[in-house]
Amino acid sequence: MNDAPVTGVAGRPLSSRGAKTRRRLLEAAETVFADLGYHDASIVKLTEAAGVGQGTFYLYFTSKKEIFDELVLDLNHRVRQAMTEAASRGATRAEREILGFTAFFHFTAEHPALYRIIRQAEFVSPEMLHRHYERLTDGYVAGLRQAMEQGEIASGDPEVLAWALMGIGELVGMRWILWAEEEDLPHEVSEELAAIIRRAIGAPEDGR
Amino acid sequence: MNDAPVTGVAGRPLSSRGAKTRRRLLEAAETVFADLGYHDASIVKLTEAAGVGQGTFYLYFTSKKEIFDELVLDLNHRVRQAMTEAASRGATRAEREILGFTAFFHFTAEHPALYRIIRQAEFVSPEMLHRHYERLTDGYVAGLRQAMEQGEIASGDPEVLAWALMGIGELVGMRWILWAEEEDLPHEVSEELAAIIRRAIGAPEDGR
Amino acid sequence: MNDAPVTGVAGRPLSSRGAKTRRRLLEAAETVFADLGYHDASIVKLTEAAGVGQGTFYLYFTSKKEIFDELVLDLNHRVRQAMTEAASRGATRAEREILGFTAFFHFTAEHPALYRIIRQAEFVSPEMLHRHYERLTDGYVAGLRQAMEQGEIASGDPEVLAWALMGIGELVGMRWILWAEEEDLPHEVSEELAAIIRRAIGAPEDGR
Amino acid sequence: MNDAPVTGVAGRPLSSRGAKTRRRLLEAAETVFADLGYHDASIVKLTEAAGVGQGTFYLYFTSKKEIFDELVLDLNHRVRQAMTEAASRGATRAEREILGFTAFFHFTAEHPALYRIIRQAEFVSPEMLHRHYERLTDGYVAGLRQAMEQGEIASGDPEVLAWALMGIGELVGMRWILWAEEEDLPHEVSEELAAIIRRAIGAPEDGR
DNA sequence: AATGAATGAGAGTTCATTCAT
DNA sequence: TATGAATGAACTCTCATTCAT
Repeated sequence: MNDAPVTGVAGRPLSSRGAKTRRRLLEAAETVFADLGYHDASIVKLTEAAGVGQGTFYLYFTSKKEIFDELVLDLNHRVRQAMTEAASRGATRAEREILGFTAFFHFTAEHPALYRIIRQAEFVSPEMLHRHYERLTDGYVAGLRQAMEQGEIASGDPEVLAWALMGIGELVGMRWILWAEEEDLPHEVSEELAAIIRRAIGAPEDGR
Repeated sequence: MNDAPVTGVAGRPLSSRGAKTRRRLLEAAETVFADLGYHDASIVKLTEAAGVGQGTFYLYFTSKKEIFDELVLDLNHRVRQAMTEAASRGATRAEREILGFTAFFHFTAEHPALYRIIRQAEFVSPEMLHRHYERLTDGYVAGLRQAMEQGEIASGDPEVLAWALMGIGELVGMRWILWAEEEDLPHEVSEELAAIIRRAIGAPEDGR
Repeated sequence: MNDAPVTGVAGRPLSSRGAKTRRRLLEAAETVFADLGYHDASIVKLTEAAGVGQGTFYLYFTSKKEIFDELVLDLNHRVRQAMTEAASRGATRAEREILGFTAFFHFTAEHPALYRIIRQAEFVSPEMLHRHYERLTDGYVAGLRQAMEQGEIASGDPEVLAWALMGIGELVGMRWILWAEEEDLPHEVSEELAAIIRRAIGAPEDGR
Repeated sequence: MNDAPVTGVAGRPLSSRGAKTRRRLLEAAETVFADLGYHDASIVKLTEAAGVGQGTFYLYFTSKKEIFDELVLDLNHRVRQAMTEAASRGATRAEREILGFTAFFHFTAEHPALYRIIRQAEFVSPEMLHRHYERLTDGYVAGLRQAMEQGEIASGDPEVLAWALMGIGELVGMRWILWAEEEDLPHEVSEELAAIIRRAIGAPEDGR
């Protein structure tokens, strides 16, 4: 799930049994936080969903907020991985952006928790929200800057462009995936969106 | 604040003193919800901020959620008004979009509550969240469709474009206004953004 | 309703308009207390039922408990009056008891509030509960003692007998009038009951 | 206390420690409800009397009303048991009735809560009130019917007789036990009452 | 005489967290 | 490692009562 070395509270190293329990809690948290929201997701519900006792929770996390933070980190890690992987299959830089974008939608369709958790983070854990968005833009920025330098896309401040792209992804995904409860973006929307993005970044029309 | 006829609970009409108290509660709610978030904003804190007794709250709102909904409605009303007003000063349709956009940033800079409240609505009041975004896009869609028909911007599905624009506004605003606590978008960002949007909608470069 | 001189708070004498308002409050109280119970009957509900403003209540009663007490007194007065009146039409003493008893059922059928209010008085106003039962038994005791002295009924302690009779009236009335929501005791029950009472007091079978 | 299998909320089975806590709460409830009345008996007072924390209450009962209902059931169970047991020692049926009756007074003298709780149930929990009285009469009715069939007491509708007897027990007990705070019915009252009841049911004078 | 806006104490209930087992 | 009983602070909401109009 996450390749950082996981530990129990107070940095206590984990037995394999312990690691499994921790992972079950984190998986349960993804579902429960996404379905109920942070505040309505009580520790009891969390532990029930994970099939462990209440007290067990505090063997792996020091607080409710901690597991939330962990979850944000985890989802962030996974979505970026999915995006980089997809992007790596693109020939041109502009194409890579589109592929990364598409991967983002695929991911959020499979993990609606990403949206729902991020949108709560504003008040639950602002510092994690910042980290999440920053890490996400950092990935974009690097790619965009190179593309600009190579003249593949319109030149400008890559950071502003990165945030603009992220915004598009967030709201279009929310509208057509989360609300419509679709498995993925409808084909026409996807096409339309690709055109918009290509224009926004200033890539040639056929640069797919 | 809102031109709908306001009433107390059970549709009871309001005396002028009552109307004033109600307005004070609503104003306090804007600040308190924005600063603390829905869940940490207790009724006690709300009423303290408004300078009234706890019980007074329930003379005007039936529940904590009700005042939240009211606030969403109210902010939605005001931001749309600000946008339409600004847009009406534009000569071409493309220019109007840009002006509306700029007004959006001005408004959110003055009312950070808009962002902060909307981003909580996902779990607090999903139905109000939908209404908010739909009303906002409806405004965009109408303008964009006309601009498309007149050939002023690239043709396509105006709804997708509208959501894309809203997403850009939301995330760029969050990054440069909310986080930076600036009074408005920095000039360079604003310039950069205008360029991106002009490209995204397919307006001529000088079509300002 | 009650022939004691009625006053507002602090013994202030009442104008005819005031007396009318007071009476409307007392009438509303009978219904509201009986339907909702003392604790769920708020002053707002009381005044709404009476068609007056909230504040008006405190012009006539110093507290919620006071109007309750007043109501107990009033009902007690009326039920005793109904019983004495009916009893006065009996030829023998034993017959009078039966007639008084019957009147009691008639009254409670028309004023279910009597039961419902009395049964709450235990905790709301124990002192009024005592007064109510004592006044009621006093009436019985006097009649029973005379009947005993004249050898019309079995001799014994009239007080015990009086309480026994009241108990019968209370529970039989509760069962067949209040719960069944009948207008009066069903005929068979009434017959059966008369037989039981005649035996209990030791009156001759045909001593109707 | 009650031989039904007791559980925590949601039917969760109870550990022995849990069962003990639950019992302590029920015992505290008997005292507190009887002394203060349902409405003045707050959860805080209840749990303080039981020597547990507030939150603990909700581990065993879902609401204040639930523990009240449980208590009514429990007291009903115990009073009926005490009555049947006592009655079983009687030789004739009429004698059994008298013995059951006496047991009833003994019980209420030791558990004044029975009266005080029952008399509140009218508004707190009407359904439990009905159950209580019905179960109590059912016991009487069976015994009375048999006695009638065997010609030991006057024949008639056993149900009406049962309610009449219950009424006598309730009010006489209230008057001489609850109000006088005696340990039991004074001897003279007891004698007098036995005579009244024997007459009421139509048993031979010497049928003791 | 009549009003109803305002109040705050106190109600029932929830839940993150602790700890003895 | 795992458990779940226990806790109490904090929550939302109600209502008898006051008082300026």
